[in-house]
Amino acid sequence: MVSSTQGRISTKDYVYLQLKKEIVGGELLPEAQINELDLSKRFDISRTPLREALQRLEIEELVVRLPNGRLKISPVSVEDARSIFSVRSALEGLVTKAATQNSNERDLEELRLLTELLVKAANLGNNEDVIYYGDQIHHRLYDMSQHKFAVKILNNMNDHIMRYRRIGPNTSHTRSKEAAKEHLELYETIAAGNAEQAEKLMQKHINNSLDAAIQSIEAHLQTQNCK
Amino acid sequence: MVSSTQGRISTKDYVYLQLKKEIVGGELLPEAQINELDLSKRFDISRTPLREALQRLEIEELVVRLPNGRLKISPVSVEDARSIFSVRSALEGLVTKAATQNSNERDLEELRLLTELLVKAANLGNNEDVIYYGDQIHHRLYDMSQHKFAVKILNNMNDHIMRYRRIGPNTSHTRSKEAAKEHLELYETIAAGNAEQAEKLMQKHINNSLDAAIQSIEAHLQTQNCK
DNA sequence: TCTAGTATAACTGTGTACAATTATACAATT
DNA sequence: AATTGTATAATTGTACACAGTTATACTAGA
Repeated sequence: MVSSTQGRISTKDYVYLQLKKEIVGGELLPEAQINELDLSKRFDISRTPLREALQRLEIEELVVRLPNGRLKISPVSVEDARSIFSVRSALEGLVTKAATQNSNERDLEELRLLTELLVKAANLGNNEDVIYYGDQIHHRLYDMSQHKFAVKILNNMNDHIMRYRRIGPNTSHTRSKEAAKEHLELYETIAAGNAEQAEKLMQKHINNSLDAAIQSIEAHLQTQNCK
Repeated sequence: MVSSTQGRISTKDYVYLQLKKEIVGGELLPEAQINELDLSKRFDISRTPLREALQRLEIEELVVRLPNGRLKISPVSVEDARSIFSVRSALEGLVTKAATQNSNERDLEELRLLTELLVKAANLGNNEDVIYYGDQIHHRLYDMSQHKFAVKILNNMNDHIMRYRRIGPNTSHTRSKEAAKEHLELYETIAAGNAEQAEKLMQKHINNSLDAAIQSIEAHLQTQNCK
């Protein structure tokens, strides 16, 4: 392993991103024990940068420290999900309001296109694409809002929420159709420049997706108990 | 330096808390360069736990990493303040709404007492006490809300906001009187169980304190430019 | 005096070693 | 069989060393 400060990504950051991907992707399951030595061997690095990567995951609550100093992948719970969705709802509302106020024609055209693609995907029953274009739209709104701190928090909340999607069984009964309808109405409200209304619609849109997360979490906890 | 996992606080955490106190307290000023070796000598520890403390401060944006890998105390800006206050406003609203919904008689009695003390302090012109009891009230609402994630974020936002207070000149023209009036109205609304209204009042309350922060920041930036 | 180039120093990123703590396995006792 | 005590192993927390990179100071040339 060589070091470098410019250009190349640091070992610590690479390992952080990789581990986050595995946690969010559901490969590393909740409650799984973490062993620093094993992990450092796996990545072929020393414990020093590994520990820094783990600490970041701990601060972001994807990993928790036990009283004895050991780490494990954070457990999931319905209470946490409610708390996370509440934060996300509030901040997505904030961001959407600001994005609406800041929007220019170019932004609106991009949103229009993405919304159109999302609606088409929903009509075709292509749930993967609905999620993809949904994320694209949210990220466009993040950029437009220029709310640096809110966006940073939202990205973290979204990691947790993505994990909820992945740990549960692949229930295909997503709510693509409703989501598409909500996004269409949202776009029209943003394009009309109605910031307050856009904020409310976004909050509702987020709250409507909480149930799916709860179901996924409960299904996961169920399978864990049966083991 | 001895290590211990239980009971005693870890070196890393101690240094993290100490540095945070100095940054938030305005002793370590924005833009100040950080030297790992010097700091490790000052605390009489090795660079390893120091770096972990610094990394946490970096994630919390109290410290920023330059392209060359060096660290400095985060600069302050009006734009950041606006972004932080937006987040705080949204989440304090969320938390206040939940606290109102969850409140029991004991909670309300505590809030009533704290509000009374705050109002008295404001009438006496004791600005320090107004800030103290204000923080107490906010933290009671945090506890009542049971919104783990929102509270964690709020604590971080409050660190930044506290710093804005400290870096500027000690302008005594605080808005204690208005703040007291707002808190009184807020308490009555919470006690009446009107969660939606309490949310709105809290959001306004936070937004009303933004101006003072901006003035403090601009005063600080002014003094820095003159040097 | 200014610029370019170079040697040196300072600093960060990472690997390794060791100390302190916690967990585990096993024997002895009831 | 259950429990307690003890030796051992595993694991984390911290210090330290070194490599690679960036900054600095100094010299030479125009």
